[in-house]
Amino acid sequence: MAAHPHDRLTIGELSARSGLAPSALRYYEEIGLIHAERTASGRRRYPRATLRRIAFIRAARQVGLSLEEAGAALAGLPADRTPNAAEWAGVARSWQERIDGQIEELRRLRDRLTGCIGCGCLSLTRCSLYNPGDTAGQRGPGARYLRGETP
Amino acid sequence: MAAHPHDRLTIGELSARSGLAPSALRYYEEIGLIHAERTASGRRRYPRATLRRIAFIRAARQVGLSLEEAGAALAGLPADRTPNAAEWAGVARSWQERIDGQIEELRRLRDRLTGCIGCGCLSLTRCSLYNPGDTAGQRGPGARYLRGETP
DNA sequence: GTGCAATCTCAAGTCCACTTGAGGTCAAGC
DNA sequence: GCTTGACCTCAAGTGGACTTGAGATTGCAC
Repeated sequence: MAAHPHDRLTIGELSARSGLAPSALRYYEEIGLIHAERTASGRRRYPRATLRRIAFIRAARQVGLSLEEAGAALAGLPADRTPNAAEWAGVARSWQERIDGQIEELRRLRDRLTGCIGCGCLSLTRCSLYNPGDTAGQRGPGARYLRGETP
Repeated sequence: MAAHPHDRLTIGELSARSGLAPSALRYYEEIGLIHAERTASGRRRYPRATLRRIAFIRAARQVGLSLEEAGAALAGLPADRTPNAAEWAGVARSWQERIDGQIEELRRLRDRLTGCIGCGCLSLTRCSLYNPGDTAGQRGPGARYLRGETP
């Protein structure tokens, strides 16, 4: 916290506050997930809103999105300023659907497992872990519009 | 379904029934996740129990485990026969904890997001998406013994 | 004004989970 | 007996998400 205005972060500060390595931040910039202004000498200065963006990306990764998908999901938010309530609400709502979907999927998985305990999983034909429909379910997790297809 | 006994699967059959490519199955074998007997001419023959193992591995990946972690979780099950009820119950129970943990984490994430909608996320200091404790939480998701530390 | 830590770029390396390709063998159907 | 397709091995390639390293500034602290 030295001599630059408090609304711009150095890469070191951003790294410390976001938990991502500077190299990761540069990488994110390279692939267009975040942006930085530059000082006269070429050093990165990040607007504070970048913190939010990164938090968002981390959350996205946690629910299983790739960086690219996270980027698409972020597309609804302005890169350099705090989003207004409407902007944020729109993005957050599709998030909730995504998350609810994930939770639902996990719940089903757990239930299948519970069923297996009940049956002792000794019957190959009955055990729902083998259910081929399962495999098919892999290919279309829903919550598509978080991935780019705006609702 | 040709001229071999119905309790052994060729790699093609296993691939078709598990949804994994033959190359993936060979890879899994290479890293010790599954095992195959060999015919006189060197072709793989999989015991039926392998289907269960693979279903398990797929499920593990779905809840965010690496293949290595999945292997550790599988260590409690016999590789070549149907597990008995006790073996299965033990493994499945730790699974449920893992899954419940995941669900819990997602639920927290969703709640944070909901909070953000409420606050409009206009306050940088209040928004819990920024919460650094968050970042810390990344480093120790609990459910450790699924990953090798037997309970 | 000297030193050191932070930063820069750019190329290359790493890890995971596989896939692809080349070149060869084997078994079943006609 | 010949073809065709399934299978084999082994080496190399791929894609995502970064990290590492070399070599060159730059800015602040003393």
